[in-house]
Amino acid sequence: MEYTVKKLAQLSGVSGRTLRYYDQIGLLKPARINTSGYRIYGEKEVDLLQQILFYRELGFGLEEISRIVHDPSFDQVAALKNHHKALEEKRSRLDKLMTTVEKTIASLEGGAAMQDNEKFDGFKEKLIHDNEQKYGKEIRDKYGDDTIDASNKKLRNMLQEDFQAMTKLEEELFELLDKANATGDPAGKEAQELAEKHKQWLMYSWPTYSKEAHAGLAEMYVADERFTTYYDKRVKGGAKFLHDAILHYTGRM
Amino acid sequence: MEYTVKKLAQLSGVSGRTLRYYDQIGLLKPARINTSGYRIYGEKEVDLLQQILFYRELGFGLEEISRIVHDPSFDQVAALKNHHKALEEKRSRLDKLMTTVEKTIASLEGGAAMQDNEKFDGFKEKLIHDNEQKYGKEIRDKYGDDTIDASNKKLRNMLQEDFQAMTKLEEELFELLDKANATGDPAGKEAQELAEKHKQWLMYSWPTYSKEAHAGLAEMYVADERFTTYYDKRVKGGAKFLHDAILHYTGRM
DNA sequence: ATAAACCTTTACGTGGCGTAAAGGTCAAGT
DNA sequence: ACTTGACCTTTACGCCACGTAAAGGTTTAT
Repeated sequence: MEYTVKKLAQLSGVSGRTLRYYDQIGLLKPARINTSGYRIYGEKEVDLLQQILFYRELGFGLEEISRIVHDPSFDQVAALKNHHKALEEKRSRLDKLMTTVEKTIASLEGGAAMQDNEKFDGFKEKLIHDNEQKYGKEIRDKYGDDTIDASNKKLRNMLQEDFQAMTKLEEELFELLDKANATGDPAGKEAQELAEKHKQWLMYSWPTYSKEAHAGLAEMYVADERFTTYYDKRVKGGAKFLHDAILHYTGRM
Repeated sequence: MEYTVKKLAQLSGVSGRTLRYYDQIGLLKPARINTSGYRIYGEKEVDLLQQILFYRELGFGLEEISRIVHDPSFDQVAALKNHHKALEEKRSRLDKLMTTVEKTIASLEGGAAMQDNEKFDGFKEKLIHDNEQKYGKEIRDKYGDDTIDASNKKLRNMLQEDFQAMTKLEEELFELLDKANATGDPAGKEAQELAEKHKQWLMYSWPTYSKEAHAGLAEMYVADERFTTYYDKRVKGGAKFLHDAILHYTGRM
């Protein structure tokens, strides 16, 4: 199947201008130009555009996307990990901002004045982040040795489906953790619901559930920082709270 | 306390250029200009800048921010509480984005082992392998080899189940397509149910759903014969009907 | 034959600044 | 008193990822 600009635009949801611009900057060239000078795109270009839009969704710049999709020696995984790190920083910056907002509300309501330099704590994080972006580029240039099989586009979509289905249960667990953690009571109703859900989740991968093993895993959650960060990343203090909730649930506390 | 451009810039973390630009567009005028033409800012401007940066963080345009902060009939505390809510939403959006990136990394890292017909199996192996790599040693030490092997087996089955669940959803889609197609009305109740189900099915594999992309895919169903045959093989005229139903559902028709 | 709906290139506009360039001001050290 | 260097000023062009318009050519349907 072949597509003109408008056809591909409708197919993909982007504008015609965008496609011409992508051609102009060499990000997505049409398969050929017909006798009237029209851009004609083929299957390969449809796939490539999909890939481009995927990375665009993730907030990559077009230049970096071009490197990712055109350079076979580009380390896509490293790029994504880098991006993930940037997202994490953005998130912790948001957390600090929220704290500042809370403080400001408190000071407005309570009349206590905030120090001038305190007012901008959240915004300063962004500055640090931006600097790291600059230097990070140099570091990123050093990656890019592994050869990635370029024919994995469709596969990636398929795998995403599975991963999503698999993490759904875990998603629910995190939602419960957030809710229960907000109560602050590891013996409360929500916390016990959380522990119960955690047990269900566990039983998917553990053939034989036992309270001992469950409590043991809870201990590992606070003892091993890989687990701690895993939960704390999503819910602040989540690992400790989950630990406490499980200990109550299993009758150890 | 009074501040020159550089002082306020350092205090707030924005650049001097930004402050001059904000002056230029009338968003943040200095308290006064001294005899040498220097911009001098006071306390009030510090507060105003802080407010401006809050809204900027939330993604508001400077013009809209100007309207918000210069309107005297504005409840600051209420606005800040709104800020906080918006920040929470932004954070959860970031979380979703991070999850998508994580999923992509996971599927890419398994890339080498995944080939055509074995793609899915290869992914399962990779997951099990990762699980072992990450936590295998500790768990083995604590719970013994038998437990681990059984757990791996369970995980294998789980992925198999999920794959089946996905296939089941597609099966339901075909049943709905048959029923809706029989009515002949792509705007009818059944057709809209069909489009909704199709969206659900789609969202398994698309990290970000949009009406545009959905409508675009519908166009592809009738434009690309691989898709047309795929649906027509099961329900005669199914591709065209599904296309029409989706266009109605997404408001394109 | 004509109109509508495409297609093309060229070119300027947008936001939110970054980054010179060219020059004026101020405080400190010599 | 003079120089240095860190500040300040305005003017102006550059950047991304396109949107929008102008001026014209091509295709398709009636």
